[in-house]
Amino acid sequence: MREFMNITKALADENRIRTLLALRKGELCVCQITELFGLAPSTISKHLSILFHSGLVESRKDGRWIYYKLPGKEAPVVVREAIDWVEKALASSPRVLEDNKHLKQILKQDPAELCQRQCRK
Amino acid sequence: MREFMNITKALADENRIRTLLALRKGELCVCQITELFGLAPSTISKHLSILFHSGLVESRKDGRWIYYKLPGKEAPVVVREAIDWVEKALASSPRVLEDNKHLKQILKQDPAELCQRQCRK
DNA sequence: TCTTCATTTCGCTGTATGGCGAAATACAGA
DNA sequence: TCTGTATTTCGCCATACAGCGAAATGAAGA
Repeated sequence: MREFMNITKALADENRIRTLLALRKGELCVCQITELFGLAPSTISKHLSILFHSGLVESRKDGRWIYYKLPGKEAPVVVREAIDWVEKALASSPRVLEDNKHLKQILKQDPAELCQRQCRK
Repeated sequence: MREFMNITKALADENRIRTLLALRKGELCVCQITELFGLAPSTISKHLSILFHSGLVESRKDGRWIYYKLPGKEAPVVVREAIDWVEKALASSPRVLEDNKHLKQILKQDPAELCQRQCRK
């Protein structure tokens, strides 16, 4: 029950839902998500922490960068179904399509440059 | 998106999740749910209002009583899938099994008497 | 080692939300 | 119409949480 409520609470924020949907295209580092939503890095980090502790995302460290991604097939059924549910409900939502477009632009850029721009802000 | 977030926010409270699961057995009036959880009637009413506005429950008025129930097959897919997801995840959770037992005892009682006891508190 | 920099943690603020009791509402029966 | 009662609405309080900036952490490269 506790774990399930962690999942529902993690899903109860629009930016976290948008994050899950953005990760469908593949793993992203924190600065790319920060750029996508225009929020402070610390805010994004906290959201990712909540998603992580609920099991809705996994992370991978690569040098100074930390990449987040959707969990693989080894994830609990309840998690897989939650993600499928979100995806099915919102894949064609205007907001999400907009995010997809924006994300494509972001992925064209060099992540290193992107991060440096974040820091300068 | 807005509507979907209404659903996820409605699911992000343990008592509302327990309410959905209690309603699997059939419709319940407010005083029965109040008895089940031991919360104030006004609190239960607010929870039911949130569930109702997200589409996760329907209501039916019968005289002085208002019965709430899970939506039928005409409900949006996203709602049906949400309820199925919750059910599948928690059907065998200790807390829910306990609620089922408690609910059985409550259903044996006359609703009218039950409500009167609520009011006396 | 020292610096740089991506990310996280911490402390704070404003807003949202769950809980209650009291008052308002709506309906049934006298 | 008047009373009793099931439910909702309102006002309040305490807690939870999203957001930020500043400081801390940890890894890469000089």
